[in-house]
Amino acid sequence: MRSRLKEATATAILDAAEELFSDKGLSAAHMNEIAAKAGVAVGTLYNHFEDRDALLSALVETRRGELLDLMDEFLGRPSSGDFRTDLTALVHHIGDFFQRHRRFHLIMHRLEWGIHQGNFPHTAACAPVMKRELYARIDKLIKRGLKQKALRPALADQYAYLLMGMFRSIRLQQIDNGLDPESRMPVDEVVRFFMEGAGA
Amino acid sequence: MRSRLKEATATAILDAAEELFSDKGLSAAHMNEIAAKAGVAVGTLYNHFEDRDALLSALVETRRGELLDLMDEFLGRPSSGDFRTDLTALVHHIGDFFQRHRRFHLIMHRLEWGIHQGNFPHTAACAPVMKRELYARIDKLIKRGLKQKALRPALADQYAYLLMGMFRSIRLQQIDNGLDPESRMPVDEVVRFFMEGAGA
Amino acid sequence: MRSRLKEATATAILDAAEELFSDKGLSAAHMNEIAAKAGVAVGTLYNHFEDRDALLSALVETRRGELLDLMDEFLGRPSSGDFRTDLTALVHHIGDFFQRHRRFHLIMHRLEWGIHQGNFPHTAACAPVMKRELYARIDKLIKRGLKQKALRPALADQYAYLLMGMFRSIRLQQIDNGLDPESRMPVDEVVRFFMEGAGA
Amino acid sequence: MRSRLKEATATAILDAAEELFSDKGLSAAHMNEIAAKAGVAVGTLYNHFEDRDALLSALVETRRGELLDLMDEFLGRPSSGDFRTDLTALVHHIGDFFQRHRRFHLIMHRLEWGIHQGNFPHTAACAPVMKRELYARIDKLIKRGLKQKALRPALADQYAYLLMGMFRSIRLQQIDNGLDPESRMPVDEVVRFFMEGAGA
DNA sequence: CATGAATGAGTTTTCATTCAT
DNA sequence: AATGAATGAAAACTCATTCAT
Repeated sequence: MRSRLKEATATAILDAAEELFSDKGLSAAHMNEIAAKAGVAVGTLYNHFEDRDALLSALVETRRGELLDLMDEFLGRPSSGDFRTDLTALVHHIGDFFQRHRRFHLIMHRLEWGIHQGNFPHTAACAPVMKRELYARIDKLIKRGLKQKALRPALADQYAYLLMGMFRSIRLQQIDNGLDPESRMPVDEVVRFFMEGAGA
Repeated sequence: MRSRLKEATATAILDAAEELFSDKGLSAAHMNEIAAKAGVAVGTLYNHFEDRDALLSALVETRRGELLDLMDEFLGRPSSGDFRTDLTALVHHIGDFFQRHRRFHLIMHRLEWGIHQGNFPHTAACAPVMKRELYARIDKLIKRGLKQKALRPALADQYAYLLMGMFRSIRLQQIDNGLDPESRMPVDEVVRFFMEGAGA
Repeated sequence: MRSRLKEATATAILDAAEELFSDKGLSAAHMNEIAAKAGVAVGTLYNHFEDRDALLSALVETRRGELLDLMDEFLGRPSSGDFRTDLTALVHHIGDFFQRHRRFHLIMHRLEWGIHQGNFPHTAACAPVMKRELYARIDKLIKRGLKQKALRPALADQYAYLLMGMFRSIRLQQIDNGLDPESRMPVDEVVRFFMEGAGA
Repeated sequence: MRSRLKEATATAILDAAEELFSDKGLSAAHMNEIAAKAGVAVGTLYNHFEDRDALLSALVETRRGELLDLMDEFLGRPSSGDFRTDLTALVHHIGDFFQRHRRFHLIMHRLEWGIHQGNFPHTAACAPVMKRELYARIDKLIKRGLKQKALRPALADQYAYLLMGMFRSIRLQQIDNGLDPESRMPVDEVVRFFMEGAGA
């Protein structure tokens, strides 16, 4: 069927785009290279996506959907009753996702800092929405924790940011120290740090 | 004197560069705009800095020096004996610096993710060195904490990254929620989170 | 077919480049002008040639090939046995070639003096090779003449340079005195001058 | 006296200019470099010479004067009566001059080919005049030779060009083969080649 | 007069986008 | 739809020239 092939091409393009946007940086990932990596001609990119901005946008949208679905599925399930157990489960899910989609993690992170507004007006406009949706879901869990008195209210607004920031910090340290990129997030330690801090 | 004026021009250029590299992003800060903002002609930029890369490099180098000096000065002073007191003081210093040089904080953060190697080969080559120097200083304090058994050893390698990451997370949350950019870092809360976590 | 058109474009570019490099000089032939003369956009030049240097290089390489082929074809044929007859034939061939490719003659001559290394590093690196190949072929014939005792050995090393220089001198005199640019080389007189000198 | 110093500066500038115009090429000799080599500031160049074009022009004019004076002095003396003797003497004079002013020889040669009209309109306009004056003087001697039946009339118009071309060819061969740049012109051999050709 | 920092028009080069095949 | 050569606006960078000190 036609649409099968079309979809396969679109997927190949998105994969190539993810690889280059992540490895070379948002502004250094060129349409010709993406096309080459996807095994198609440049023109084909424009048959599938309005322009460079739309391509990045679609890429982010796709992964974002997967991540939000994942979290929704998790949050839809009944709570274990224990906040830390629930948090650990969520961190596991998110950690796994970012493990599988390391490149997307990087791209998302770059977008998060509102750079590249010149080159990607549409994506830049969408990014905050996506971010808010992500943090809103984490905040749902955080609110449960606050209600259960499992969390101090002091930095409540920041908890979601701090949690996501921890993923980034650890990934960064792994990259800097040349660790195997396959190395897993130390999920339980992350949760422990979040809940108990670094103090002995 | 001539050299007075020349230095003033260089400063004006660096300031303009910092503003644009931070506000528009590394790849969207154009030499013409930087020149215009600095109130000079493009050619003048090239009289002072080899090329775009060298300009960014010089900018980073300048601020880096201030930050490292600050930390060295602090680390050179005798410890209070109590790790948490020392940590609070250091966090205050760093927080103040990033408050004063918010734009540099942003630039540094972007460089940290090792992108832009295409556009800024020299800066990209220097960035890791700078980062290591920064983290090395924080690690000095962390090691003291470990020795004093004030810190758990579990994520010891990550502590410096986690601490710096917390600055970023909080800054990001402040930006996203449109808080007054002058709003201060909640230093004591940051230290408390680092030491005790979010748990009640 | 696509590649037909592409080749036609490349040829148009090379022709335009030859005209401008020759008429305006190596450093005053600008990419925009070459593109305009070739009837294409600037970008097209860069689709076909890496940069300005590569364009000049390709141009020289193309013509050089024709010239060397010509000489090889001639040298491959059996000698007439008489050196002067052979020399006359070669001079005819070379003279015809430089007549047809007067512009290339000029470009070659400029390159010969090893200037422009700043603007054309690659071409400058290639030029000596080309020159040597050209002179090597002439020297082949010269050696025959020496063996046949048809030539005095005194300036033997210089003969190839002197012969090529004569072409240049005559072309130059023709240009200076505003002679019809189509006017032919006085081949037989050139050979006579080379063999017998100007003496009565 | 003021004018002494001024003249010394002008000389230093002209020497620096000669060196760079010759070594780097007409279009790659930059005003800043010339100033640096002359040990003055750029502005000083413009106090002495209208612009870059005028500087080159003055340089050529200076050396040209020396060369023409030399030839005039020679031509003013009574002929030996024997053409070949006179020619040998002239070739000696010219060869010596080009030996002492090798750099000027190169510059003159580049100008001879009417390049760089874009960059040096005035010099380009002057060059032909100078050339004509030079060739006119050689032609004077040639005419004597013709009158004495010492020269064949066949290529008479070309003789001056051919003679000057021989200097260039030999210089070029010396450069290409890495000969000591101090190595002298083989004057007697040059004259013999001019009069008798290469034939045995 | 000498100085040298500043100027800005002029070049080379890049790369997202188009469109005829 | 897919192709890929052509396009040209937009950047980075150069360097002769000026002029305040």
